[in-house]
Amino acid sequence: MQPESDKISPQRNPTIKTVAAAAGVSTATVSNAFNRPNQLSAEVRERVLSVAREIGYSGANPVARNLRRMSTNTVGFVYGQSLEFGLNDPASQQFLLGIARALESRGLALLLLPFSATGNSETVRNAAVDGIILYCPPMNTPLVQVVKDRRLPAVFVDYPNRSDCTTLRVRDRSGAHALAEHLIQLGHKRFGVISSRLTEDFCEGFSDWSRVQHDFYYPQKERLIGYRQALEEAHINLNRQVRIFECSHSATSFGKRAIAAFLAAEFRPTAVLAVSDMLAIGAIEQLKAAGFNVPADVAVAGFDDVPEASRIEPPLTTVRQDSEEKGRRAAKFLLEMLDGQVEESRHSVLQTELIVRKSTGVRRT
Amino acid sequence: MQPESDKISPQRNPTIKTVAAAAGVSTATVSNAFNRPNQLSAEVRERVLSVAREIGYSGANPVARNLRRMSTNTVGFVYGQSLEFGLNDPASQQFLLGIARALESRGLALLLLPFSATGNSETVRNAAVDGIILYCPPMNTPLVQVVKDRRLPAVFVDYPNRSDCTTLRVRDRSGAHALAEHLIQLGHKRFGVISSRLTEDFCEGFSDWSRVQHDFYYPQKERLIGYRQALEEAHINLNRQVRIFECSHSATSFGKRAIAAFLAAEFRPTAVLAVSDMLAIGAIEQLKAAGFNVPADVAVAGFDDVPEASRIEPPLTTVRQDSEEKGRRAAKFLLEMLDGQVEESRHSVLQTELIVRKSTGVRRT
DNA sequence: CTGAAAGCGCTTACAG
DNA sequence: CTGAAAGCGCTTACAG
Repeated sequence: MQPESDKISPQRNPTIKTVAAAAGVSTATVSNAFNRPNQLSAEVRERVLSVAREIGYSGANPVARNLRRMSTNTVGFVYGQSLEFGLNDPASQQFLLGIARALESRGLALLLLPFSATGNSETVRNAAVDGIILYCPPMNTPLVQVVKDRRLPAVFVDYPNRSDCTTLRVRDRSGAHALAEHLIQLGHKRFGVISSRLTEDFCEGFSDWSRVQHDFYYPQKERLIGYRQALEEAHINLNRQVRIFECSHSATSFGKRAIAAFLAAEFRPTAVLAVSDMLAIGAIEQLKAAGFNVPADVAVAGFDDVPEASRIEPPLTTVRQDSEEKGRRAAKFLLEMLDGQVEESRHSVLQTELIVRKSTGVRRT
Repeated sequence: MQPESDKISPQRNPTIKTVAAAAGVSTATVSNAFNRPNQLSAEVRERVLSVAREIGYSGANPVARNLRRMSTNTVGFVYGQSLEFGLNDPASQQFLLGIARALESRGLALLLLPFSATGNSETVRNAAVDGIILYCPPMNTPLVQVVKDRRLPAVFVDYPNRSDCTTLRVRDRSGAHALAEHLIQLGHKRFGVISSRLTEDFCEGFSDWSRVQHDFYYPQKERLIGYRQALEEAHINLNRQVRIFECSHSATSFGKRAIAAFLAAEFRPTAVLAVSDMLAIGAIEQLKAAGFNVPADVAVAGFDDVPEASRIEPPLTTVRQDSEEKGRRAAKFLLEMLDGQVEESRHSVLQTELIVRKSTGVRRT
């Protein structure tokens, strides 16, 4: 038995048109029933809504609505490297949290845009968003241009000031300088520096100051420059008293490998300056595993002050940045651009603060 | 001086139409120049592309393209509570990471959909996505129905089997049972249970087993049932030998407060069963701060085996679940639905494993 | 209060 | 190889 042809039954892909036809009204009326209740009689509205329910239509197709309204209520987030590492990094997590907090109150959605190391930026080019937050992009990637070409409101985070775009960065250099100075004042003379990637290639191993020039991740370069300046000012010989180990990512497992490499090369620093807390935490773990006492044998310092930094044993000396506030401010900047309140580019710089904990110990005699 | 009218200059909001007009071709040809290079001569293509560049058109409007193609290349992720807590929770982070990994290889974007505690699900209803992953939804929220009403491929994670939707869950109950049994075998007779929210209200304080019935978060309920069953089997008196403290969220700060409350109430458990690692870690921190030795004075156990669990001092006894694998599998299920490979609902259950570390110590005498 | 119509920006089957 | 035209599903100013 066929169902009667005038009976309303669920449909596979109901649209506003189907509902209008079934309810015997125009599509405008259906739209109004859902979006502008005061534009039609309660009676008609009830009927439309009930027909919609029967058919299985629960509201406008979001894509069509977005096209018509010329807005998506969505902000894009692009992380300067693989999402896989971004989502695993506590500082990035805090940053994302700051954004989420700011967007949540406005009911905006956050689109996480993967940026594969293969340089394919199609996903960014084709993302349906009203604005973009670009977090810690490598300075030489096409990604930056792709974002600019979108001509959307955008905020570049952890990126140097550029007159043509709104940027947000952190006093990385002076924070790093203060941290290195702290270790120098404790009497250290032999330093191991642990950094993340310095160029687009992923080569793990001992590196040198010339590679730091490469200008890859802006904050990292600034931190390394801060370390170097303090060391130079203290007349530490950069070649003989300092060695740099370059990791391919910032995560504890890489910090461990850096320490293993120092020990295997029979270079035993009295102090380790890592470019991030995660690398520093890995360093502490590996040093402890190798039987060293931190800080008595080797002092270790990091950067960021992620939650884990105060939890590890010994608690980590580091440079604090407020990543969550950074996220909130990035979102605030973007929202103000989306609201049309602000037209011109802005540049903001957040403070850093030296946090001395036990991992750097007391003055060496 | 006005620019000559036939001169091509950058425009504010260039569209395919503007480019077509400026290049003297049809919009179809412009579209083909960008999307199907082999559909037109190299010559014309070059011209179109160069005109587009001059005008400042960098490719199709994503929303319009999505409408026409009837797909968004985007997967929605809905967290069962405020994104703020979701992004801060290590187990959720691992889960998200698993999803991101799976999506990244396909170039799909991930839309984080805030779900405010106020129950407003407009953002979910209006999200431009091809499918939805719903993570740990409260069992009684309208949210679940909103997702179903979207009639999109969807995966419900940490949700009980339902014939009408694809679900993914974990052996929470048996894992919890094994954990409680472990503590019982160590000779414990007085238990403090720390749980997260048991109902939609946020009331922090001592709770009881009747509230566990409330069926709020499925995995938490399962874990508590597992604990209770093991305790009952060991003839522990649930009222006299066990107290439950209910927190409003799962995070270390709340675990601390739970311990403070136990101590203030002069209830001193010999063993603490937390419903998550984060609560357990907070408990350990607070116990240490109050001068107790873990595990000698009080044993503490958690659930999840997040990275921090093995890093804290003493390392935490817990039940391991593979949150990242859970994310990968959720994404895999969804992708298979999006590809049209699978039509029917599926149900998958992941294993758990008891991980005994130092925080539960040795047998009590 | 309701409907006819325009149009958001694009892609694609089809005709030439 | 190129273009005219239809149409994706919706919202909104406007006319009645």
